[in-house]
Amino acid sequence: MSHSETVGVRQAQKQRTRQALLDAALGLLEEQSLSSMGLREVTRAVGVAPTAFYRHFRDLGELGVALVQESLASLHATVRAVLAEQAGAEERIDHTVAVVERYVREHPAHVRFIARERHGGVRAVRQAIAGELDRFATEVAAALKVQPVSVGWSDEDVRMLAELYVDRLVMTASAFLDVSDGEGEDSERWRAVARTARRQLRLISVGRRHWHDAVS
Amino acid sequence: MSHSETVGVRQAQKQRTRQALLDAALGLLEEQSLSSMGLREVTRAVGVAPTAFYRHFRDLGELGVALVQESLASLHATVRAVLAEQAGAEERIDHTVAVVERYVREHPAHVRFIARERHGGVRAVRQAIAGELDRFATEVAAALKVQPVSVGWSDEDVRMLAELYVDRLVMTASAFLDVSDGEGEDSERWRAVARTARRQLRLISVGRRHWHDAVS
DNA sequence: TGTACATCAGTGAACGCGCGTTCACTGATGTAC
DNA sequence: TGTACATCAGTGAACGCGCGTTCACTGATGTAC
Repeated sequence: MSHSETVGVRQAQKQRTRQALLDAALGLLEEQSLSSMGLREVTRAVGVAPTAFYRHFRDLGELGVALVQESLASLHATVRAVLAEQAGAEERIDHTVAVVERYVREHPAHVRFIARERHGGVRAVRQAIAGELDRFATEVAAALKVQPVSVGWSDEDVRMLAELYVDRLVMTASAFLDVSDGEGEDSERWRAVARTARRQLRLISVGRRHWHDAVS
Repeated sequence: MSHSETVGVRQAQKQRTRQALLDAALGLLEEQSLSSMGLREVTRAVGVAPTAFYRHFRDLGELGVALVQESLASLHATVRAVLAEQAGAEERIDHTVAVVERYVREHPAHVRFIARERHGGVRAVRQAIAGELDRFATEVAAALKVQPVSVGWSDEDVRMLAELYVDRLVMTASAFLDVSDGEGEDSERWRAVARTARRQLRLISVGRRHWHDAVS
């Protein structure tokens, strides 16, 4: 049975080791930055020989780039769903903040990794994150453009607005993270961050609706 | 002549060495992050023995905290001056962006350091930066509060707005930086960043003026 | 002003340690017939 | 199904290297009288 329906025991095991390296690295990166993490630290955490690392990645930068994909893929998909909704501005804002909130709760290490390495010491990783956020902004821009409020907006201004929103989402995620590792279960501060995030998005939304009154 | 008018040769020399360590570290941090930089790297760059480091700082984290003060002090002062201006919204936005622009041109390494270590791997430095930005937001909030547009605004909402502005300034500085080390003299892209920054601040300003139409 | 003693910024040798990378290897999985 | 050979993920020893930190030191600066 050498069908290609099963990937093969060997390849499956290789994937498992690769994923173990990614998971271990993500864990270690909660406490340090990519450029200070050691290759041997990662392999030690997984329980393989240091040299096994080279069967999967050329160096830690390459592993970092893989983590960028993993980190942003799921958030990307979820936010896209919210963008596609036919809903009022208020409702869309509430959903967006709720989605970000859930994402931070479920994937705190991924969020921390992105926040930390977005301006971190490894060029390849910075570029990968910038690329992803750029694609993200492009999608947001496309979604904003088809909304009735955007009639009369230049592409440049829609793009400007999209970047404003994307930056806000990243800052909001980062604010949730700060709260979550500040104290254990301070749901008071957590809800305050959500409230502030909603108001900030709302203020931007108000600015958007009255943009042409002001500019023209 | 043991007047206290002169600091003393010994103390003056100590200050000079300390500053040399800070300068060398800031230079090295253009290419890497604080947690991956070595103590010996810094002393080597200055031209002193590794052990001399301990006469000035307990460890690299303490040096990092000193760099935070140095990095934010001048920007802080300049932006404060803009905030104090009695001017129209448009004019204040233009000045603010111009000030940030100049700051990035004159102190690129300081800006990079703050952007990188804001979410970096050294807790003490993260906290120092968060503390400074918090004080910054408090000042911005105070300045916003006395403006006529803020009549009827709760303190919480003024604070929310202030944080929105401060985050914007940091993101703008970071965007200027990305352009400046992307290419050598691409003044086209540089001006595009300034344009986008002004428009984003303007949009927030519009939102602010119409906030109460929308919320109440 | 001169002398005797105290301070302390910077030195240089020494330490043990973990790092990234190389290399030839092993043995289970895969493939051809 | 069985056999003979190829592939290749993971191994383990070995390497040279730069790291952070300790310690007793030196010699210029500071201070007391």
